Amino acid sequence: MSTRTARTTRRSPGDPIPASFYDRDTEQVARDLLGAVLRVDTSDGRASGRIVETEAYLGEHDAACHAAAGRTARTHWLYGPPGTAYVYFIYGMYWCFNAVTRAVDLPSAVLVRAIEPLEGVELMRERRGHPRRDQDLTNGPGKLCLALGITGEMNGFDLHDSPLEIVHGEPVPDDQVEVTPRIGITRAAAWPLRWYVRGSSFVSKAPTVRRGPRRRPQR
DNA sequence: ATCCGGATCGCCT
DNA sequence: GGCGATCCGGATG
Repeated sequence: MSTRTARTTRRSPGDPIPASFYDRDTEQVARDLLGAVLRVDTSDGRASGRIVETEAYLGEHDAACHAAAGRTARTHWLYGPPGTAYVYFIYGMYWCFNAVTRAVDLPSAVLVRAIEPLEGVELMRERRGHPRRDQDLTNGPGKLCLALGITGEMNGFDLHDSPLEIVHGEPVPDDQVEVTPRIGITRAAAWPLRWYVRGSSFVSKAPTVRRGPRRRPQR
């Protein structure tokens, strides 16, 4: 079956998520991006992963959001149209990837903090320097950008029509979704704006689970 | 399991 | 001039 003929299918796995998806409340977008697939094509090949952890950043009145500093050279694409990539440089050495939400001039975004590797796993291993476990390939915002090959050159890319896309995946039901405060910030640190897939071994900071004496994995 | 320092630099104050 | 929406390795308990 050709993948390009299914015009009538509303949401086929692998099809880019449309801009209208991002033009909603940022919290809802962050929640609904769980299960979607972040996919990057470079000259080295394709790499992709299932989104398992996100955070919402809510515009100029959110002290933790870069937009709190207003419109600057850095935040340019954060003010862009919904469904735009906002990629920024942090700590002198890492890139972080966001999907811009809401309409133009409402500078909000969803930070993707972790994915579960799908396509191009070997490519990701090479880019990440062959960590011991594949769980450490993409369990953090800087790590997943390294693994996928996301850099500042992709800042401003169109997420539904570019080498950097988010496509439909398998939706995650409510009973598998956890909400907590955001990680690694000092301002507005208590707001519950982080979403992740419960039980996923690919999240950046799994809850501290009490570990009993030797036991086989449950379920 | 948790805490800490070092690396490294663009951007805002 | 100082500080991050981070990561990693090493020390500590």
